[in-house]
Amino acid sequence: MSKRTNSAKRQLILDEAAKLFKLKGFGGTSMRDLAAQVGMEAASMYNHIKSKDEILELICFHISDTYIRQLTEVEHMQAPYVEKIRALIGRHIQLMIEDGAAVSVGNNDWKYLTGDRLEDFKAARKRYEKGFAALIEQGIAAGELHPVNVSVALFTILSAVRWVELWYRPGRNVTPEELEENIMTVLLNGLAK
Amino acid sequence: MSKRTNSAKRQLILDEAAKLFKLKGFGGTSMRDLAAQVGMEAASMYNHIKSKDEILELICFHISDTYIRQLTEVEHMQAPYVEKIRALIGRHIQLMIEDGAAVSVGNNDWKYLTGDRLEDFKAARKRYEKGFAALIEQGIAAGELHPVNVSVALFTILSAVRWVELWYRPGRNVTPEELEENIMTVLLNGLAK
DNA sequence: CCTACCGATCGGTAGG
DNA sequence: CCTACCGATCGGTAGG
Repeated sequence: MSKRTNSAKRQLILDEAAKLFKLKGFGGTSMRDLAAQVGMEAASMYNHIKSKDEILELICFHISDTYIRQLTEVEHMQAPYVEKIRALIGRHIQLMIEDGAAVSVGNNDWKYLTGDRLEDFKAARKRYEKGFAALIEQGIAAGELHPVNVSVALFTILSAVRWVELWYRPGRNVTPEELEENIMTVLLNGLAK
Repeated sequence: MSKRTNSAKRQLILDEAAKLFKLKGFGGTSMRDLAAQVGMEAASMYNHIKSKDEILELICFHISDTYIRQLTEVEHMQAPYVEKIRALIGRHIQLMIEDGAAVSVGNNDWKYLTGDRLEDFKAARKRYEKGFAALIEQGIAAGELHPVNVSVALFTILSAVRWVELWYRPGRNVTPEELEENIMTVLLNGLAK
């Protein structure tokens, strides 16, 4: 039971850290800020985590692992490329709605990772981008998509979806389904008639 | 001539600051880092600027002023709404290509503004968003655009375009024209055929 | 989990 | 534009 209590506190620290990093950035968040949020002294947190850097690593790799898993799932689907792309964008949006603070850290604060961990994170992102780009490329080759520059289309889509993490709150009068549907319309069918 | 020299140094400080803020964030950039980049001691910079906060303000409002000017230009154009939207997106992309570091600060570090200046900046952003939203709304009413949720479409477009500032370098084998054309295709015509 | 504290670094000022 | 320095705050440790 002590084990369970400890890991629950650890998780609390990670959750609160993600929220603060999103709000004030990694550099702008002090261990004293975080400790106050969690409800203990700064020194006490070191019984649950090794360092401020470790907190950042745990949040970032939780997110990159999830993205890679989503990509692998979609790669194994049997469906037209448009549907695979739709499914991947959908999972992407879903994760932002469910875990927006951590996604924000993975989008903005990953650059404060150091050494091997920084390289590992960049490699994971590259793997995701390559996999996504391959879906677009194959979709064009199959005649399902407009023949656009693949890199430009890829980054336009990945970027387009990022505002959700900044904007979405349960209080908005847009349901997650409406949100997803409207984003898909703009990206896949275009805004113009 | 002393006036010209001083203001040139001041501009150099602002330019280097924008680059460093983009790279390491406002909180992660020290006045000593910046001084080293500019080629003087930290204390000496205070002959050209009042404070670290003032540097942030000057960069942020330079960008928000430019955005507002672009919006006003487009609002006065005589053209179909699709073309107005196309023109506004184009100006947006252009600014990122020309002044990517400052745009990055306006996108990411504005939240470190304080007091009235923070409120002013938020108001400018709101004004821009409202103006852009109005173009989409009128475009839908005129039957030129798909009847999407206006807020969702607006943020999808503004967000979609943001990766340019992170990704574009003169070395890429994509010309600014190609870049603009491909982004417009995805956003206005959609990726799917 | 806390008190007490370390050396390092921060933004900024005094004085020249 | 520099040297010298201020008080405040940083991430983290010792010891209990």
